Amino acid sequence: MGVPLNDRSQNILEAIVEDYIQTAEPVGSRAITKRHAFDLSPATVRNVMADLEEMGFLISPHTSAGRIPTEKGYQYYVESLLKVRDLPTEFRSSLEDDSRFAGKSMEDVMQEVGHLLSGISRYTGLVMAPRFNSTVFRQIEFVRLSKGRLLVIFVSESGLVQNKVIEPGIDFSQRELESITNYLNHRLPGMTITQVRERIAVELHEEQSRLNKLQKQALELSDQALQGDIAEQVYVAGTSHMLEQPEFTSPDSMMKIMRTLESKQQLIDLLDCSQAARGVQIFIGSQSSHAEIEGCSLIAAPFSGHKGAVGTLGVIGPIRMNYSQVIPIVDFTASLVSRILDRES
Amino acid sequence: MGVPLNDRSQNILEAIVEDYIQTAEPVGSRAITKRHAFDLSPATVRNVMADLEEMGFLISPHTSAGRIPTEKGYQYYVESLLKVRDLPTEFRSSLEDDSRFAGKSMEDVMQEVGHLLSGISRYTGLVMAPRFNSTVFRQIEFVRLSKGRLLVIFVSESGLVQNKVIEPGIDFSQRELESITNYLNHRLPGMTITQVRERIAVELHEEQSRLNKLQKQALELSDQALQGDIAEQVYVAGTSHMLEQPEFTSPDSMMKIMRTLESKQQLIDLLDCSQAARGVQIFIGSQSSHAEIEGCSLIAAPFSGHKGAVGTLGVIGPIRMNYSQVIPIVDFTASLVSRILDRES
DNA sequence: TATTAGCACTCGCTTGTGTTGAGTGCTAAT
DNA sequence: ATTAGCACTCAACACAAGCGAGTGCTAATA
Repeated sequence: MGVPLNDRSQNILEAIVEDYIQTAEPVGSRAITKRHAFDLSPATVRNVMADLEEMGFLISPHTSAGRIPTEKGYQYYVESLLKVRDLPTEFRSSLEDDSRFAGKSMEDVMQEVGHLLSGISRYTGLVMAPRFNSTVFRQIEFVRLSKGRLLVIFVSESGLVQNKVIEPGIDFSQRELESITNYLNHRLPGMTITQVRERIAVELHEEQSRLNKLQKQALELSDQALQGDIAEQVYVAGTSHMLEQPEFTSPDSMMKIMRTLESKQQLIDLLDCSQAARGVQIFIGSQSSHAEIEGCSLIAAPFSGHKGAVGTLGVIGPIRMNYSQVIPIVDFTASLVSRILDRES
Repeated sequence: MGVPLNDRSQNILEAIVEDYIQTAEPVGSRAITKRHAFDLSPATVRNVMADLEEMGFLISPHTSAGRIPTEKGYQYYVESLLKVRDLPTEFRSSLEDDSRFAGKSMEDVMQEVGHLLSGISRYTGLVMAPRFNSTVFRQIEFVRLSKGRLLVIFVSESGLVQNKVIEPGIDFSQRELESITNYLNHRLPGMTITQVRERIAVELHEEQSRLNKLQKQALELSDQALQGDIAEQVYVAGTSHMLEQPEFTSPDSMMKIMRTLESKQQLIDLLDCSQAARGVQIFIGSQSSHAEIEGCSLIAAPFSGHKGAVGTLGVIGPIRMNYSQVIPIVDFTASLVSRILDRES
């Protein structure tokens, strides 16, 4: 990224970013020399700071205040200066405490994970469950609700459960449904939902003749059941932590941020980016693509069982976020959830 | 409630409450005579207002401001003065638009209802799904996840689906599970979950001898599956509307209210009160019992299918809430959801 | 007797004016 | 190359003055 910085400049930039992360106040030359025992006078630091400002790493809110990092400043800090700390053992053990997840459904686990993320990081935790279409089909069940109305329940290999209501033209008896269920559950497991859909389409159109009535009904029913995308599930926890941040004290910004965190769709878009990646990803400020969320950074990581169901989790907070603390939290949590997913299957 | 008010005082109180609901500003004597064509001078109105203040219906924030209603004032207004308006047809038709709920699972319906409530009322919408223990059992399914780990899925008569993970000591085969499922699904439907639990306990202890191995295993498994309370489900929508209210502009109160709305448990406690009641209930300010939520009122109503699954929905907003608008919204929505529940069964 | 006009009074809000102090940039000395 | 010294800037705070909406009281009016 452009001009390389010499050691002294790096140290000072690091000090400024870290001080600002802690205090949320513009940091001045004197403050730096005091807190970090560089053997430099404030005047020297001032000169360096002026350089850093010229290079675009810092900015002064006004003449007589200290300086704060720009987005570029944070980026440089995260890429080159940041020392990722180990996850404190207290958190580690709190996360590894399996009893927390015992007897819980997958949804409840996701929700709990969200709360853990937000509780430990003291920012807002996000968990996006694996997109159902990419999960591996395990089992389907039909429940007859009333004349012509059926409840369909899918279970994925990773233990995720989804259900919807359909109204096929025909009113199946419980007996018929059992046969259909049986047929489908012997034929479909092992494929992803998307694959299942394709397979059904093929069989219905090209192999019509070879099927008996029951088989045809079964396929038609599951075709209908799988139609329409199943909405992504996002779990958000600790939104109020956002309001605790000094950068969001103004009522306006509070409303703005809360509205964004309320819109599941925006969060899905946000998390979708990290879906494909591997490992922890960091989006600083406007880097977070569809930047509805000004002034925020996102630290996200995908998780997945070995059967391939891929979800994303992360922490969202102000740009002035404690990166060195949050990154290991997200990292560890993602691998934790991956382990849980594996265990289920 | 104490001294009855004469017509003129009532009219003026009504005018003050309504003006204040609209403007959120203390209303003065002059403002009243202008907006509502009483044939009175400001001076007369002032006298009446002084009386109303003495009786505890009004209060002045300070000497030279107008007056605002006290909780008692709102209560009197709601009980005696309020004319509940009809639900505007636009909302009515928007709510009755069934396509909105087509193909959705019960959870999705609840969530959608929450959004409707908040969208139409412009306050925060709450929906509490029927307590699972009180719903009527319809079907149970077991899915073998891995060695020793089972996914249990319950479906209630009203179409609600719940699932959890259990680890019985034994590792059942898929075949065994099918038999067990079959046995249970022929014996248990028609009872509430609570009744099912009692029945199982009885059979396991008192009729041990009469059961064969499979039956015993089946009962033990379902006993374990039903152990532990299943958490209430609450859906909250439109929390950011709360921040739009002028009474919550201060950062402190914003944080307070958001924290409360984030805590599902507090909301459950809140909504639980109206569980038993019939029809719309109104809790004004500190009336809302476990009053963690200062300055808020709750309008809630239970809904239920004819099979008895009872949930609660409502709208929460500032005490200065538009009661005449929100009450019919909640009323209508509750009956709408009841209808949907019935349809499912 | 009920109502109203008139008036002095209260008090929060806005506006304007210093004052303070942290922090800067520049220059000259080291 | 570094640093001490110094003039300068500017947000933030505090204080005072003035405004104005609204009140309560009193005396006049229907």
